[in-house]
Amino acid sequence: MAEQGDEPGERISEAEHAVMEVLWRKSPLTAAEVCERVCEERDWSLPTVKTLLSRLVSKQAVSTEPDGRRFLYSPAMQRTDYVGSESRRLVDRLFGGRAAPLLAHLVEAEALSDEDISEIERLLKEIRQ
Amino acid sequence: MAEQGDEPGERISEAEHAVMEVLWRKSPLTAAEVCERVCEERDWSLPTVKTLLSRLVSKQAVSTEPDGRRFLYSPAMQRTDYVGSESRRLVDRLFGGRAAPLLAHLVEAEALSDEDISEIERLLKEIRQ
DNA sequence: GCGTTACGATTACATCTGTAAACTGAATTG
DNA sequence: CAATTCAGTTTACAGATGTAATCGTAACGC
Repeated sequence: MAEQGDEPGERISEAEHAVMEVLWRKSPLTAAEVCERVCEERDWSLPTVKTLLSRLVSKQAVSTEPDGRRFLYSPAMQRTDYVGSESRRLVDRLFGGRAAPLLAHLVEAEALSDEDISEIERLLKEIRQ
Repeated sequence: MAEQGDEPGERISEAEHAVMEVLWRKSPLTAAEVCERVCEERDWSLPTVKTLLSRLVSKQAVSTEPDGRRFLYSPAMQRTDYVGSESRRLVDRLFGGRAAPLLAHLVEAEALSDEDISEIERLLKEIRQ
């Protein structure tokens, strides 16, 4: 049998990520339905979405299920995992793998709203219990 | 006069970022000195470093100062700004622009050490006061 | 049944990135 | 002064990405 697909674990590009977000929000969807939900915002055409979907299938980040003559697409990876690995990459690259400096940076950059701060304190208290 | 340089504000790639880190740590440096500090780790050759440096100069992320027949390179942007914009990009892309969910995620993923947690609490207390 | 749709698959093509090698001109060395 | 060396500049080239157009084919309308 021919290996048609690429290896899993390849990086998901930013455009591909936009498609993933749509599928994480609701799935399964047809290509046309995905387009309905991003094409306008990103100024894409349907062919673009189809290309991105097939690349995602290649990367095994999206799975397909036949539905008559077309496919229904669903995420094949969890958003949590994606978010986790992306966050980790950033923290590793910019903050030596430590999350505290990231926070420190956000604080210094005043990138945290009061609401954020309260919520973070609450979170910490929770795990501190 | 011919515009030889590109516009500023273009994105810095990951390889370019590794060069920036070297220059943020110490500058000005010659191309060879930059290579001494990253080539082994990244398994690069000197030509690679030269290419990256000239791309960074193009992007106006690095500035040069002649020193005899060669150049001394220095960062033309602050690390804080770079870190800030990259962090913001991630937070925008993955957490709807809110920093708290990022923290929540790190907490849930148990990506925070006890030390991190203490430090974050201290930071929060500090800005809270 | 046959032309038209509606899909996915294949191909396209310009940029950006990673990674260098080749070229050029100035400086240094013998 | 000629040969070598050293630095920057130019060119290269494959793979990833953004963004489609085109092709082939199966279903559907008439």
